[in-house]
Amino acid sequence: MSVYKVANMADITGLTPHTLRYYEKELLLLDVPRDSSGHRYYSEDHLAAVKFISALRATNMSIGTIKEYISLYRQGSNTSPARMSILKDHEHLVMKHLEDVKSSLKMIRKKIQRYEASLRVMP
Amino acid sequence: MSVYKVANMADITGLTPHTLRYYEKELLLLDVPRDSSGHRYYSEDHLAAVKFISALRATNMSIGTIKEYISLYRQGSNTSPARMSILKDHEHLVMKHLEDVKSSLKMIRKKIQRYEASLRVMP
DNA sequence: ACTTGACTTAGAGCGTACTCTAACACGCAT
DNA sequence: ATGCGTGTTAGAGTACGCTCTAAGTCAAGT
Repeated sequence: MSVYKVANMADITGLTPHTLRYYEKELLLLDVPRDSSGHRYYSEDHLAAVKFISALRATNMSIGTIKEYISLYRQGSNTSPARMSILKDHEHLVMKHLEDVKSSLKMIRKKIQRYEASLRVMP
Repeated sequence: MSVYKVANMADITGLTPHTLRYYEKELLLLDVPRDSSGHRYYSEDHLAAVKFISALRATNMSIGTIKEYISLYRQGSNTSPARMSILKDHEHLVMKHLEDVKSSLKMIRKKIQRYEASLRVMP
Protein backbone atom coordinates (compact mmCIF):
# COMPACT_ATOMS: atom_id res chain seq x y z
CA MET A 1 0.00 0.00 0.00
CA SER A 2 1.21 3.51 -0.59
CA VAL A 3 -1.66 5.88 0.04
CA TYR A 4 -3.63 6.10 3.24
CA LYS A 5 -6.97 7.44 4.32
CA VAL A 6 -7.15 9.39 7.54
CA ALA A 7 -8.33 6.32 9.47
CA ASN A 8 -5.40 4.27 8.13
CA MET A 9 -2.99 6.98 9.20
CA ALA A 10 -4.62 7.08 12.60
CA ASP A 11 -4.26 3.32 13.00
CA ILE A 12 -0.64 3.33 11.91
CA THR A 13 0.53 6.37 13.86
CA GLY A 14 -1.59 5.99 16.98
CA LEU A 15 -2.93 9.51 16.54
CA THR A 16 -6.62 10.22 15.97
CA PRO A 17 -8.09 11.58 12.74
CA HIS A 18 -8.90 14.73 14.76
CA THR A 19 -5.26 15.15 15.68
CA LEU A 20 -4.09 14.57 12.12
CA ARG A 21 -6.43 17.26 10.84
CA TYR A 22 -5.35 19.53 13.69
CA TYR A 23 -1.70 19.08 12.73
CA GLU A 24 -2.58 19.98 9.19
CA LYS A 25 -4.49 23.08 10.29
CA GLU A 26 -1.47 24.07 12.37
CA LEU A 27 0.71 23.66 9.28
CA LEU A 28 2.73 20.75 10.61
CA LEU A 29 1.54 18.74 7.65
CA LEU A 30 1.65 20.34 4.23
CA ASP A 31 -0.07 19.63 0.94
CA VAL A 32 -2.29 16.75 1.93
CA PRO A 33 -4.19 16.02 -1.28
CA ARG A 34 -7.89 15.15 -1.58
CA ASP A 35 -9.75 12.62 -3.65
CA SER A 36 -12.74 13.47 -5.82
CA SER A 37 -15.05 13.65 -2.83
CA GLY A 38 -12.80 15.88 -0.76
CA HIS A 39 -11.34 13.18 1.48
CA ARG A 40 -7.68 13.41 2.43
CA TYR A 41 -5.20 10.84 1.29
CA TYR A 42 -1.70 10.57 2.61
CA SER A 43 1.48 9.32 0.95
CA GLU A 44 4.43 7.45 2.43
CA ASP A 45 6.13 10.82 2.73
CA HIS A 46 3.26 12.12 4.84
CA LEU A 47 3.50 9.02 6.98
CA ALA A 48 7.22 9.57 7.50
CA ALA A 49 6.52 13.21 8.36
CA VAL A 50 3.88 12.26 10.92
CA LYS A 51 6.23 9.74 12.48
CA PHE A 52 8.93 12.36 12.74
CA ILE A 53 6.52 14.91 14.19
CA SER A 54 5.47 12.26 16.70
CA ALA A 55 9.09 11.81 17.72
CA LEU A 56 9.38 15.55 18.23
CA ARG A 57 6.18 15.62 20.26
CA ALA A 58 7.23 12.56 22.30
CA THR A 59 10.31 14.54 23.28
CA ASN A 60 8.12 17.51 24.14
CA MET A 61 8.93 19.88 21.32
CA SER A 62 6.06 22.37 21.25
CA ILE A 63 3.65 22.57 18.35
CA GLY A 64 4.92 26.12 17.82
CA THR A 65 8.53 25.02 17.40
CA ILE A 66 7.56 22.17 15.08
CA LYS A 67 5.56 24.67 13.06
CA GLU A 68 8.63 26.88 12.83
CA TYR A 69 10.72 23.92 11.68
CA ILE A 70 8.20 22.95 9.02
CA SER A 71 7.91 26.54 7.91
CA LEU A 72 11.67 26.60 7.30
CA TYR A 73 11.38 23.36 5.37
CA ARG A 74 8.73 24.94 3.19
CA GLN A 75 11.04 27.87 2.48
CA GLY A 76 13.54 25.70 0.67
CA SER A 77 16.82 23.89 1.03
CA ASN A 78 18.84 26.95 2.01
CA THR A 79 17.14 26.78 5.40
CA SER A 80 18.81 23.46 6.18
CA PRO A 81 21.30 25.00 8.61
CA ALA A 82 18.49 26.70 10.54
CA ARG A 83 16.49 23.50 10.68
CA MET A 84 19.52 21.53 11.84
CA SER A 85 20.13 24.12 14.52
CA ILE A 86 16.57 23.73 15.82
CA LEU A 87 17.06 19.98 16.01
CA LYS A 88 20.43 20.27 17.72
CA ASP A 89 19.08 22.69 20.31
CA HIS A 90 16.25 20.30 20.88
CA GLU A 91 18.63 17.35 21.18
CA HIS A 92 20.38 19.12 24.03
CA LEU A 93 17.11 19.86 25.77
CA VAL A 94 16.13 16.23 25.47
CA MET A 95 19.44 15.07 26.89
CA LYS A 96 18.95 17.45 29.79
CA HIS A 97 15.43 16.12 30.26
CA LEU A 98 16.72 12.53 30.30
CA GLU A 99 19.20 13.44 33.02
CA ASP A 100 16.52 15.18 35.05
CA VAL A 101 14.17 12.24 34.79
CA LYS A 102 16.91 9.76 35.66
CA SER A 103 17.88 11.69 38.74
CA SER A 104 14.24 12.00 39.84
CA LEU A 105 13.84 8.29 39.21
CA LYS A 106 16.78 7.59 41.51
CA MET A 107 15.08 9.54 44.25
CA ILE A 108 11.85 7.63 43.73
CA ARG A 109 13.71 4.32 43.83
CA LYS A 110 15.36 5.27 47.10
CA LYS A 111 11.92 5.86 48.56
CA ILE A 112 10.74 2.49 47.26
CA GLN A 113 13.74 0.84 48.88
CA ARG A 114 12.88 2.43 52.18
CA TYR A 115 9.37 1.03 51.91
CA GLU A 116 10.82 -2.38 51.10
CA ALA A 117 13.19 -2.24 54.07
CA SER A 118 10.48 -1.17 56.48
CA LEU A 119 8.06 -3.79 55.19
CA ARG A 120 10.71 -6.50 55.64
CA VAL A 121 11.13 -5.57 59.29
CA MET A 122 7.51 -4.84 60.09
CA PRO A 123 5.24 -6.31 57.46
CA MET B 1 18.75 27.27 59.24
CA SER B 2 15.79 25.01 59.79
CA VAL B 3 12.64 26.95 59.08
CA TYR B 4 11.84 28.69 55.83
CA LYS B 5 9.48 31.37 54.69
CA VAL B 6 7.63 30.88 51.44
CA ALA B 7 10.17 32.93 49.48
CA ASN B 8 13.04 30.86 50.90
CA MET B 9 11.28 27.69 49.90
CA ALA B 10 10.70 29.13 46.45
CA ASP B 11 14.38 29.99 46.08
CA ILE B 12 15.52 26.57 47.25
CA THR B 13 13.05 24.45 45.32
CA GLY B 14 12.78 26.52 42.16
CA LEU B 15 9.01 26.67 42.55
CA THR B 16 7.14 29.94 43.01
CA PRO B 17 5.32 30.95 46.20
CA HIS B 18 2.12 30.67 44.16
CA THR B 19 2.89 27.07 43.32
CA LEU B 20 3.78 26.20 46.91
CA ARG B 21 0.45 27.58 48.10
CA TYR B 22 -1.30 25.78 45.27
CA TYR B 23 0.28 22.48 46.32
CA GLU B 24 -0.89 23.08 49.84
CA LYS B 25 -4.42 23.86 48.68
CA GLU B 26 -4.38 20.65 46.66
CA LEU B 27 -3.31 18.78 49.80
CA LEU B 28 0.10 17.78 48.53
CA LEU B 29 1.59 19.61 51.48
CA LEU B 30 0.06 19.06 54.89
CA ASP B 31 0.16 20.99 58.14
CA VAL B 32 2.16 24.01 57.10
CA PRO B 33 2.20 26.11 60.29
CA ARG B 34 1.85 29.90 60.49
CA ASP B 35 3.60 32.53 62.53
CA SER B 36 1.79 35.15 64.61
CA SER B 37 0.94 37.22 61.54
CA GLY B 38 -0.42 34.31 59.53
CA HIS B 39 2.65 33.75 57.35
CA ARG B 40 3.61 30.18 56.51
CA TYR B 41 6.83 28.68 57.73
CA TYR B 42 8.23 25.42 56.48
CA SER B 43 10.40 22.84 58.22
CA GLU B 44 13.14 20.63 56.81
CA ASP B 45 10.50 17.93 56.53
CA HIS B 46 8.37 20.18 54.38
CA LEU B 47 11.42 20.91 52.26
CA ALA B 48 12.09 17.20 51.82
CA ALA B 49 8.44 16.67 50.92
CA VAL B 50 8.51 19.43 48.29
CA LYS B 51 11.68 17.98 46.80
CA PHE B 52 10.07 14.57 46.59
CA ILE B 53 6.91 16.01 45.07
CA SER B 54 9.10 17.82 42.55
CA ALA B 55 10.71 14.50 41.62
CA LEU B 56 7.27 13.02 41.08
CA ARG B 57 6.21 15.99 38.98
CA ALA B 58 9.47 15.96 37.00
CA THR B 59 8.61 12.39 36.06
CA ASN B 60 5.11 13.49 35.14
CA MET B 61 3.08 11.99 37.96
CA SER B 62 -0.20 13.91 37.96
CA ILE B 63 -1.21 16.17 40.82
CA GLY B 64 -4.16 13.82 41.34
CA THR B 65 -1.96 10.77 41.84
CA ILE B 66 0.38 12.64 44.15
CA LYS B 67 -2.66 13.77 46.12
CA GLU B 68 -3.74 10.15 46.40
CA TYR B 69 -0.28 9.15 47.60
CA ILE B 70 -0.21 11.90 50.23
CA SER B 71 -3.72 11.04 51.31
CA LEU B 72 -2.58 7.46 51.99
CA TYR B 73 0.37 8.82 53.92
CA ARG B 74 -2.00 10.86 56.06
CA GLN B 75 -4.05 7.73 56.79
CA GLY B 76 -1.21 6.09 58.65
CA SER B 77 1.56 3.56 58.36
CA ASN B 78 -0.66 0.66 57.40
CA THR B 79 -1.01 2.29 53.98
CA SER B 80 2.69 1.75 53.25
CA PRO B 81 2.07 -1.15 50.86
CA ALA B 82 -0.43 0.92 48.88
CA ARG B 83 1.97 3.84 48.71
CA MET B 84 4.82 1.60 47.63
CA SER B 85 2.61 0.15 44.95
CA ILE B 86 1.84 3.62 43.59
CA LEU B 87 5.55 4.36 43.43
CA LYS B 88 6.39 1.04 41.77
CA ASP B 89 3.69 1.50 39.15
CA HIS B 90 5.06 4.95 38.54
CA GLU B 91 8.62 3.64 38.32
CA HIS B 92 7.55 1.37 35.47
CA LEU B 93 5.81 4.20 33.68
CA VAL B 94 8.93 6.32 33.97
CA MET B 95 11.14 3.53 32.63
CA LYS B 96 8.77 3.20 29.70
CA HIS B 97 8.89 6.94 29.18
CA LEU B 98 12.70 6.90 29.19
CA GLU B 99 12.69 4.21 26.51
CA ASP B 100 10.20 6.17 24.41
CA VAL B 101 12.22 9.34 24.66
CA LYS B 102 15.47 7.56 23.88
CA SER B 103 14.03 5.98 20.79
CA SER B 104 12.57 9.30 19.61
CA LEU B 105 15.94 10.90 20.29
CA LYS B 106 17.60 8.31 18.06
CA MET B 107 15.24 9.27 15.26
CA ILE B 108 16.01 12.95 15.74
CA ARG B 109 19.74 12.25 15.73
CA LYS B 110 19.42 10.36 12.48
CA LYS B 111 17.81 13.42 10.96
CA ILE B 112 20.57 15.64 12.29
CA GLN B 113 23.14 13.32 10.73
CA ARG B 114 21.43 13.59 7.41
CA TYR B 115 21.61 17.36 7.63
CA GLU B 116 25.29 17.09 8.51
CA ALA B 117 25.98 14.80 5.58
CA SER B 118 24.16 16.99 3.10
CA LEU B 119 25.80 20.15 4.38
CA ARG B 120 29.24 18.50 4.04
CA VAL B 121 28.56 17.79 0.39
CA MET B 122 26.69 20.95 -0.48
CA PRO B 123 27.28 23.61 2.15
C1' DA C 1 -34.50 5.11 -2.82
C1' DC C 2 -32.44 4.83 1.43
C1' DT C 3 -29.36 3.75 5.02
C1' DT C 4 -24.78 3.33 6.61
C1' DG C 5 -20.28 4.65 7.44
C1' DA C 6 -16.46 7.31 6.59
C1' DC C 7 -15.31 11.50 5.74
C1' DT C 8 -15.60 17.06 5.73
C1' DT C 9 -15.69 21.90 8.25
C1' DA C 10 -15.57 25.74 11.70
C1' DG C 11 -15.46 26.39 15.94
C1' DA C 12 -16.41 25.25 20.80
C1' DG C 13 -14.93 22.74 24.87
C1' DC C 14 -11.83 20.27 27.97
C1' DG C 15 -8.10 18.74 31.31
C1' DT C 16 -3.95 19.85 33.45
C1' DA C 17 -1.05 22.59 35.97
C1' DC C 18 -0.09 26.28 37.00
C1' DT C 19 -0.11 31.64 37.24
C1' DC C 20 -1.93 35.81 38.28
C1' DT C 21 -5.14 39.47 40.28
C1' DA C 22 -7.16 42.28 43.67
C1' DA C 23 -7.82 43.58 47.97
C1' DC C 24 -6.12 43.32 52.31
C1' DA C 25 -2.75 42.62 56.69
C1' DC C 26 1.35 43.00 59.12
C1' DG C 27 5.89 44.64 60.88
C1' DC C 28 9.72 47.36 60.23
C1' DA C 29 12.42 51.58 58.75
C1' DT C 30 12.30 56.52 57.79
C1' DA D 1 2.56 57.99 60.69
C1' DT D 2 3.66 56.47 56.49
C1' DG D 3 5.37 53.81 53.15
C1' DC D 4 7.54 49.46 51.76
C1' DG D 5 8.20 44.70 51.47
C1' DT D 6 6.40 40.48 52.16
C1' DG D 7 3.00 37.95 53.13
C1' DT D 8 -2.37 36.43 52.99
C1' DT D 9 -6.99 34.89 50.44
C1' DA D 10 -10.55 33.41 46.99
C1' DG D 11 -11.12 33.02 42.76
C1' DA D 12 -10.22 34.22 37.89
C1' DG D 13 -7.28 33.64 33.94
C1' DT D 14 -3.81 31.44 30.92
C1' DA D 15 -1.17 28.16 27.91
C1' DC D 16 -1.07 24.04 25.77
C1' DG D 17 -2.52 20.28 23.13
C1' DC D 18 -5.67 18.17 21.97
C1' DT D 19 -10.73 16.47 21.63
C1' DC D 20 -15.24 16.83 20.49
C1' DT D 21 -19.69 18.67 18.37
C1' DA D 22 -22.89 19.68 14.87
C1' DA D 23 -24.21 19.87 10.55
C1' DG D 24 -23.28 18.42 6.31
C1' DT D 25 -21.34 15.51 1.95
C1' DC D 26 -20.48 11.50 -0.52
C1' DA D 27 -20.18 6.55 -2.26
C1' DA D 28 -21.41 2.06 -1.73
C1' DG D 29 -24.50 -1.71 -0.29
C1' DT D 30 -29.48 -3.59 0.23
